[in-house]
Amino acid sequence: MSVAEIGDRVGLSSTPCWKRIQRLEADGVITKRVALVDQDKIGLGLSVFVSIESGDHSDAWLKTFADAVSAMPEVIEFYRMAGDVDYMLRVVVADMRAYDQFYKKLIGTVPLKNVTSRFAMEKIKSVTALPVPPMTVS
Amino acid sequence: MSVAEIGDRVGLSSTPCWKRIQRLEADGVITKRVALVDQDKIGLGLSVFVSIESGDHSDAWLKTFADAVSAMPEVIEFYRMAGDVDYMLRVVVADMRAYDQFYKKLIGTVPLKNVTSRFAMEKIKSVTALPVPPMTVS
DNA sequence: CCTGAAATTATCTACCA
DNA sequence: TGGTAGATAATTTCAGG
Repeated sequence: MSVAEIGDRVGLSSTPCWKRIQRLEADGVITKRVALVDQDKIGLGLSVFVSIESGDHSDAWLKTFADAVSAMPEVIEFYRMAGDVDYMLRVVVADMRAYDQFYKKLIGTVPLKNVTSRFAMEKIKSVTALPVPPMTVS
Repeated sequence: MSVAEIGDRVGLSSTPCWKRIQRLEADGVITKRVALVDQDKIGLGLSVFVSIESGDHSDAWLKTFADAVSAMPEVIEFYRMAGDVDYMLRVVVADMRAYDQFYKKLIGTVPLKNVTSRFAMEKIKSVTALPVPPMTVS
């Protein structure tokens, strides 16, 4: 959508609309512009949720672990969790064989107490749009 | 990045490069172009992974459940899983209060056998880039 | 399928209310 | 903050190998 078109929708001409977008980018609200791709159509049809219990909770261990896992391109998301699970990953790979390779790489990197892999059979919904509340006109 | 710049990187002038991108869009490989936004900066700092066991496994139940959950904007991802967990959600909300409202909405929609919420304390990595293997020159 | 150039459309800058 | 208008740079179409 062009800036002019966005401007129309919010009732603004293109210059002030463009300036607002520039500010959102300068402030880091907008982090990047990307093209979204169909996972299946590029042969990366397997999504896996991985729950990890660490055992070791030292700062040094965490740094090693965080750096190693972050560097793995198959890891799309990586969170430190509250509760019974310490870390949670969302991993995207081509198939089970590729996942097994990833899994061996993962458990070979640092010692882990427990790793549970849960496999997605069907993607029912997947969006990037965040639930922004509708603007209230003042 | 401009089409001309992409063309430079792959050793192509802008016209064929543009045509290839058009074809990727026509074929549905590229599904959309979006701007990515910093969750925390727009006040949606809480990510929750929700594991669901359904109990009921009929087609009718699934359709009702899938439609209802898909319609909830807080649900960013929604998968049908293999194994002990039947469904897995990734939910984004402002805070615990907002999550509680979402949770009540979720369990009030259809009967569910078990719902487990796991809360993210720290986002260590979150990308949209898929692990595309590097091109091999033929 | 590619190059190169022309036509169109968008972004971005300068300046004013 | 918002607006108009013009400069710049992108995308998209076209002619031709």
